[in-house]
Amino acid sequence: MQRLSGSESLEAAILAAIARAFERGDLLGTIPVAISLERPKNRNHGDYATSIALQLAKAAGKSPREVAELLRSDIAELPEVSAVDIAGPGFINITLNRSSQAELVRTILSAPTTYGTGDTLAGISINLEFISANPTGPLHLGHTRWAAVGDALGRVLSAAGAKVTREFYINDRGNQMELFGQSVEAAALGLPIPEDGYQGAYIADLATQVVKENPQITQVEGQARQDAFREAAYKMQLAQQQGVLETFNTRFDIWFSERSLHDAGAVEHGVEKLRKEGHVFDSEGAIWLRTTDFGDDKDRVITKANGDLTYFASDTAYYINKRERGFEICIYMLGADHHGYVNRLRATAACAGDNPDYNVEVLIGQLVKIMEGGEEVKLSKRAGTIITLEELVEKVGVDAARYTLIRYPVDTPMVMDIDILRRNTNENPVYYVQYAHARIAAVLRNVEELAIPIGLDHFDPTQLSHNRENELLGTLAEFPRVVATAAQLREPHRVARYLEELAGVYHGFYADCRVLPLGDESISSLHSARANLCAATKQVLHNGLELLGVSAPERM
RNA sequence: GCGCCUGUAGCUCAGUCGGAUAGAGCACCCGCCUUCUAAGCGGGUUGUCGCAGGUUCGAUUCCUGCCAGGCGCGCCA
Repeated sequence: MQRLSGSESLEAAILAAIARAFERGDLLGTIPVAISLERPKNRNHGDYATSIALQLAKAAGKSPREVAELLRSDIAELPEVSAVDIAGPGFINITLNRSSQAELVRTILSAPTTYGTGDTLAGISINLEFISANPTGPLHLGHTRWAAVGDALGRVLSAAGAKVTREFYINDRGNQMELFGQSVEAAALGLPIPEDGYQGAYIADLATQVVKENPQITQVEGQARQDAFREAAYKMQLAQQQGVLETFNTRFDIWFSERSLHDAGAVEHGVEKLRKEGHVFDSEGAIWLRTTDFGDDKDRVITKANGDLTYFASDTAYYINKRERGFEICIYMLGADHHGYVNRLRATAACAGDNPDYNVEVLIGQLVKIMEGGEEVKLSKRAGTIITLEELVEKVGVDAARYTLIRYPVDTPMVMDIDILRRNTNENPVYYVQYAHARIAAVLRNVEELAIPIGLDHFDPTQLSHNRENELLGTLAEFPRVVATAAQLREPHRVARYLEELAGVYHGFYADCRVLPLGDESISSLHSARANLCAATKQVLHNGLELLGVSAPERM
């Protein structure tokens, strides 16, 4: 029998027991492929509980308690199980043998950095696109949520075994780029900024810098000068975005230029492909994609009557390009203000012959409100109250900013309170988690100083029998499942919530279970066992924080 | 008007496939550091899970309608 390192093997064992009951003819209906195994809130309900008997009862024509009874002995025979109880209407409550549960420490410490990773998404090639801002200004709060969540999701998906490519699509083409170039040029020459141009103070800074680095630029004339300003400012602005994201711990594998897409003829190629699939038509002088074939509320123009390509044309070509680069799943992370694109994106995929329910995933993030001094900061370009990613980091630090943005599901509109994030208190959950890590680090430093034997050669699992130890082990065991679920549902906030729980459980353990010897007490195997348990907990906290891109400090 | 998201404790919010007494932090009250980091722990108080129906052994969870709030519905980018 496989050693139980978490709930997953227990689930497999119960499924096997169910399969045997079906073979015997004791159960009828369809054999479940998965069962829900939960950690009961009530400790009297054992370490794990399942309601599978209630679900199987009807098809079997038996009462739920009878079904539970059928499975009971098979489960009880597992070496890691110490008790199986049938409770209430037919819940099966499972209590684990404590010392075999403590073997988990061995599992964690023998493969420290891989504990938590899995293979539920193994072999799947995923393109994860997020932020994708115009290179015409600094990244602001609207991009920040995705910078944190997208990066964390990338890490979580990778941990689940997926092959993830993180991609930033640079909208370096089109009208906005022209306006940007004109604005910088105007600022440099002391001319009025064009209407609809970019007004922010950063434009003047860019202008100054462009001139400084290209002193001869003002001597150029006409369109060539405007182009030169645009290109120079573009490079600087992009580099600025890249630099900020770097300090924000958000990394991309590919910075994909929209221009390069056009230069490579990808748009024509995309249109050609869609035409072959039979969804392109001409009307009123324009070229259209019949997205209404697949649930969009109106057809979309690819090429305008004047011959220009629409933004949608680029999007479509980009999607096809991604798929041709071999990505099985294309994930788009968009702000709520772009949710109107979901249908057309899905329709585009369908027009290209793909399955919109599989090949495309669009995650919509609700907007972030920001509070400072007890008041909502209204974000307005005109009023100059845009908060940039850079400013947010200056105010609260990378860890607090990332953690706060990640710990909420993205479909929840969230409120960030700058004042709270500046406080080093419990109101700021990132510190709660980091503190647990730092606290363990301190304990382990003392362990080393006192020369308490630690490591797997000095680990006796039978020493760990305290309720707090049991609870901690049970929580550690959940980690792989949490990561797998977070990846499956594309919800990295689950990792954060789990870490908060783990930190809380550890603090409880710490309060009740002394790790170091007291006074002149001699060093025992209990001290070693607990020190190892601490090391395992520290490792899981570390792995979890790593998935969020948040630091795990040794001291605080 | 149509579409997406949200509505859970005084506040900010968790709670995938329906499960046992709906949770956490903050706030409020009471305890715990002359031995491991008190950024901590323990205890107490707090709910028409927006409203109304439906599905069933069981609904905060699924379905329908309604109410309230946010966002979006270009040959813009």
